[in-house]
Amino acid sequence: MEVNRLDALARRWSKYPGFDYDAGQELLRLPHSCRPFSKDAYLVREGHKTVECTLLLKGYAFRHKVIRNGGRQIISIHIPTEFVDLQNGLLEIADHNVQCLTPCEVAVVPRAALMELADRNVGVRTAMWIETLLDASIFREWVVNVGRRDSRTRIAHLLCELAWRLENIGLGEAGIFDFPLTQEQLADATGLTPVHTNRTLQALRRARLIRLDARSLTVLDWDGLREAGDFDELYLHHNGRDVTVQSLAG
Amino acid sequence: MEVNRLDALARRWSKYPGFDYDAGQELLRLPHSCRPFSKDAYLVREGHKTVECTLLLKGYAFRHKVIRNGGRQIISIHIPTEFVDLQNGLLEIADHNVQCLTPCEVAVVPRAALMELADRNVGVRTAMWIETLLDASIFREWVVNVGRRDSRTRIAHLLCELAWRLENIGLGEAGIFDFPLTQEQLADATGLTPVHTNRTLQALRRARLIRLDARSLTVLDWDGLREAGDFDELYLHHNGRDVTVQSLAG
DNA sequence: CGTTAATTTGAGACCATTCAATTTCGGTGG
DNA sequence: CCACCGAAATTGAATGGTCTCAAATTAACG
Repeated sequence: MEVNRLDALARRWSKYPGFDYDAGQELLRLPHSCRPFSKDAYLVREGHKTVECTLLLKGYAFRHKVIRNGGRQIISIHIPTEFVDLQNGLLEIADHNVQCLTPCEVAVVPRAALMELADRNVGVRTAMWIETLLDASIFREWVVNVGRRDSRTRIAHLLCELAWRLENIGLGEAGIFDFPLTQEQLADATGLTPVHTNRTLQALRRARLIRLDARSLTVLDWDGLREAGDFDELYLHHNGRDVTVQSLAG
Repeated sequence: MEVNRLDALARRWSKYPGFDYDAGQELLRLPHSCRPFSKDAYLVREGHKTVECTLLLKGYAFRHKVIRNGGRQIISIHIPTEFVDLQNGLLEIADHNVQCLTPCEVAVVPRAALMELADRNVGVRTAMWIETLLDASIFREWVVNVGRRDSRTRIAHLLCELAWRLENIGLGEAGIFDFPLTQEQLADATGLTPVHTNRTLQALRRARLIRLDARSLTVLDWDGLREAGDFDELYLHHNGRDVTVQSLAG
């Protein structure tokens, strides 16, 4: 029997308030097609209209904009079971790009079907709303990160966030994580140059906070890295098990 | 007869898809109390639980976080008829502060009542959803702004955004806008120091792009300022009259 | 095993910061 | 209305974190 690939999302959302068995079943009934994308492939293109919503099933993706002088700023990193473009549900024109960081598998859901379900089912709707708010919260923290922290803190913070989120969805054990970002991409995510990123990473390695090689990140000293990165996971709104949100009864 | 202060919001939202007469009437029926807040007063405090949603009726507010070393990063500026904490509708603990930039008047709406209405009325719900997405879009642009642009471009961009948004809600005529940010606050919004912000502003003045004095900003050369700020309003998802969003029909 | 991408190293330049002092502005009380 | 005060804006000079440019080394991949 074939597995419904939306199952992973249904399981993750099952902890959200109001997301009951029925919501899960409805979600699984969504029309969708699973597709592979190669590394560097675009999932969303700035300026384009979008008619589909893309759920990341396998692999990493990143969100970015390119500015006039050719510089690129990465705005967020996305990991499996995350929608990379929930905002396309309503906004007409994409205001940024989303690109695969690794080879990916995604489930593509027609926008209209997803919106219709959200309209009909409060559990699904609430889950989508929460996801949007969490995305926004991460954007806010990134503004702070690139705006006010020095290079060492900035990079340590980004590593903390990624490690924490990967841990949270069960990817990564014993402090070891897939880390497919090149140093150039890490630089674009932190607003630094590749050269300085390289030197800063070396400092973090010398301090025995991390190991980072061959697309794999090992957090050697979690407390030390938290400290170095000025990391407080409040903004992720998770207590380690569940999302910490208002109950619907309110 | 007393005016319902939610009217301004109803009028602004009336252009959103699905926000019909009924939605407007429902919105006006929301329980709420109007209150003045003095300059610098906190509307939201990081770490606090929130049970109310705050709509800005008069005055400006700003969103910010304080980092370990005492530095502050301003994450967004808010102007009248904007909810400053729509995210508190669902997230339990505030992950940042919101503070009045000027003396303000706000309408405070109980969280539960707002959520209940959103649940019941698709027009209101869609409007809230759109507002959340627009907020997120602005956060993304700010990541880019502080992450990858030099000081001149950064400041020019922020001025463009504010002028554009003020123009859009009918505040500001002939390129003249209330601009209550001190140079220190402007520095915290752009990730620069006050001293460098001062020098950069002087450069923009010398280039005859703006006049900025006595809490008032005059845009002398709109095209020049756009150019200097690498400003493209796509991310604001407005065509000048309406929000550019997907129609609900799909 | 060759070829390209990614990482690393070095040195010099520059943008923005820091620190400190001065001037201007806005508000308040005499 | 003017004197006074604190906050905000401005200026100067020196420092420093990060960038730029360029080259060398290592890793990834067909």
